[in-house]
Amino acid sequence: MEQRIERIKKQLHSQSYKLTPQREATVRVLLEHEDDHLSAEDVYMLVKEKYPEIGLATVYRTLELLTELKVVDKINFGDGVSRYDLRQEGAAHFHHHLVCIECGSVDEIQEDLLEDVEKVVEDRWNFEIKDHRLTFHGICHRCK
Amino acid sequence: MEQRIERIKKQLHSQSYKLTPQREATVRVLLEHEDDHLSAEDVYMLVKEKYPEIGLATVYRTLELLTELKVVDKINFGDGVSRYDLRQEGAAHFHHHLVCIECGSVDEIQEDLLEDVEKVVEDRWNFEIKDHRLTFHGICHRCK
DNA sequence: TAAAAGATGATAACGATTCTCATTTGACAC
DNA sequence: GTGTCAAATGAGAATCGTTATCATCTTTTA
Repeated sequence: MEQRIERIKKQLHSQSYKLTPQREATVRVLLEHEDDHLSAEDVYMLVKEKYPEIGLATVYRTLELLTELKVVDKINFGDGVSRYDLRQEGAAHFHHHLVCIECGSVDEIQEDLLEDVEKVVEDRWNFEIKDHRLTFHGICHRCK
Repeated sequence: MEQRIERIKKQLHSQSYKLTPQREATVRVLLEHEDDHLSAEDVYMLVKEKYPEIGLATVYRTLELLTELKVVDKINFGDGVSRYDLRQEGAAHFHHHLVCIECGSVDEIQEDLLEDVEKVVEDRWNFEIKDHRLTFHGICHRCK
């Protein structure tokens, strides 16, 4: 945990941003909820517990900054709010999601799975892939 | 075109909805811009040309209705607006998108490509897939 | 023709996000 | 240390896409 914060701190400094207490508190919340898919409001509520003076705008600004630095990914499951998902350190590709239409749960798939598909797309459509988003909607193992 | 409208009309009737002039004008706009990915506002502007009295709320209601009937798909490329995409008639699966990070263009891939991946997900994660969304972000053939 | 149900248009309300701006903080020069 | 200046913050206003409300209009049914 501390090491990851240290690395994120360095990453910020390398672009001449500072790891302010507010930003650190926000990053800690994200690290502590790595498996969840928190909305900005969720993050705000959780950060407030350890840093009550923080403002909602600062949380938004921090999440935007972390997205820019590719520390988190901003994702959208079509429910009207953006969610923020910590990137796996060193992950070449963005992971995929399984959204259950029964219970609303969101599970992650860390495996790539798309290598072959990407090769086809790059070749056949002459499209240089930089990132991808893959989400499956269906019924999760718990609801079956 | 007329045949497709006729089929959509039947589909509406089968659920006891009517194809009002406003709805028909909206469907026509969607058919005429099949390759685009229009936002509700885009559709509103275009429908107004052929039916100036129409209200924005009606357009939203119609798009919602068409989404429910699976005539269109509501998609989101992360730019803060929902876009509406006509389904290919009889398509078993939702098509994929190539979003260019240079020029913003959106191209479509009608091929499935995910058959193998879906089999893996269904088996390994015990997840019953009902639908999927796959979007690649990168540089399109025109911008390379 | 009357009554009921369905659809519409105008506009108000809403919720998520961004913007504005006065204030505070932190890094660096002296 | 002290002063300076850019960066960051917090509060709340503003914005923007979307949804809800409600009176009016249309269509269907009796």
